Amino acid sequence: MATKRKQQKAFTRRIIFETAKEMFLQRGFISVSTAEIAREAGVAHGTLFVHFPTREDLVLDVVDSEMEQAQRRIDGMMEESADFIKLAGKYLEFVSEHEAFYAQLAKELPFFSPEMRDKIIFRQAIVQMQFLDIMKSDFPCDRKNGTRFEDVVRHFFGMLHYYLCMKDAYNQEGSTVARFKDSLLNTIQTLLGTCKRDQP
Amino acid sequence: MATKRKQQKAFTRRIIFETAKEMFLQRGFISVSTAEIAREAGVAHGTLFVHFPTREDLVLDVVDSEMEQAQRRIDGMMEESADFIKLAGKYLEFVSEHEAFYAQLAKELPFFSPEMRDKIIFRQAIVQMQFLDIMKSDFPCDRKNGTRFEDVVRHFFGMLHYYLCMKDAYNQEGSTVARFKDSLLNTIQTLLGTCKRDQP
DNA sequence: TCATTGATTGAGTGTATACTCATTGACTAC
DNA sequence: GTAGTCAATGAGTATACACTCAATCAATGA
Repeated sequence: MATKRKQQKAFTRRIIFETAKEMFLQRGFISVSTAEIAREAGVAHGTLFVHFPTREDLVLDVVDSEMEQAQRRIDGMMEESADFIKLAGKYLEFVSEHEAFYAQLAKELPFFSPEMRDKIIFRQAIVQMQFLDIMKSDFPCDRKNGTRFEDVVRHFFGMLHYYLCMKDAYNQEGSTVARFKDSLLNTIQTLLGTCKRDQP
Repeated sequence: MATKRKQQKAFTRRIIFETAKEMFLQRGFISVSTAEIAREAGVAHGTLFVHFPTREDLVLDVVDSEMEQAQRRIDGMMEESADFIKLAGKYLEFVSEHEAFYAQLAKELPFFSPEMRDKIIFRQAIVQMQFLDIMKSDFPCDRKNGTRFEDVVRHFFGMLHYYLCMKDAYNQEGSTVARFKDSLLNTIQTLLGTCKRDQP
């Protein structure tokens, strides 16, 4: 039963959550204080701790919800296209749409608690393995000389990480990832290009 | 004249500086407190502020001295070899020798004060331009299709940045940069390889 | 109707941090 | 020899932060 009390509680929790998320994406997970979040959300400082026992719990909730959403989208992309370059392009588009989140994550990952860091890195590793599999089936040969598939995948995610971290340095309007998307896809394609496909 | 007092003062300053440097490289520039540095150096907390008016000054001194040393070494490398791949190899060796410093710098750069960040990014930009020039003169043609020189340079420094940031994740003994050195050089060479040289 | 429940409050607690400054005493200069 | 200088000291200050808890009062249910 949805009593007025329970509704109100859920509502307050949601307001705190959404306010925190907004502020985290804007200013990072580290530099925003619980007092600021409470003030911005229009609730007492103590109220925040009724809904989220520790600051860490709040951060974890925001990060988790965003990453689950991402995973669902990525799984969808995987099913749609077996063409690796198309998949990579779609993935970059997705990241650029959520760039504020991923940029903060890339920058601040080393400062998260070990549990959270492991959780995020594990999720990322799964995506990388999925990409590797699709790449291998899309270009079903490994060359003797030249770049290995593993290096190409690492290059893709490594450069994505780099662009996200450098977002502030290239302090421009709009998405940095979108700006470098074509360049990155070209490079990937060039690296893969030296490997001839077995099937037409 | 080197009075006993001045000698003692210089000595104390040096001890604080070296202790701080050691601790910064081990644990990062952010998480080490002035009180810890003073304790470790065997001086009173207040003494630190006699020699370095603010914490920021101390950090800046350590970073600056390390980067000047780096610049001198890099200038040396430039004169020695006009072969781009050899130069890149030497540069990676240098970074891997000072990996603790560069890893902390890569991780914590976004959290430095704007002035410091600009200073470091500016220095890095100069090195990148030097690399670009050497690359262009070593491979003196720009291809119509495929990767541009700018992308290759960005790839080199981008991946280096990535490996430094991920050092903790690959939590192994020894240098992470050294571990990925050959893979990175191979990729670079592959990217450059699609461009035929004009001169033999 | 009214005792009970529980969401909300905000002043208060504890802790960590960078930085200050009156005091000390060994060194210097005359 | 001695007055003055100054590096060194460490208890003290100011601030920021996450987190607590007794008090409040509207909603609930008998």
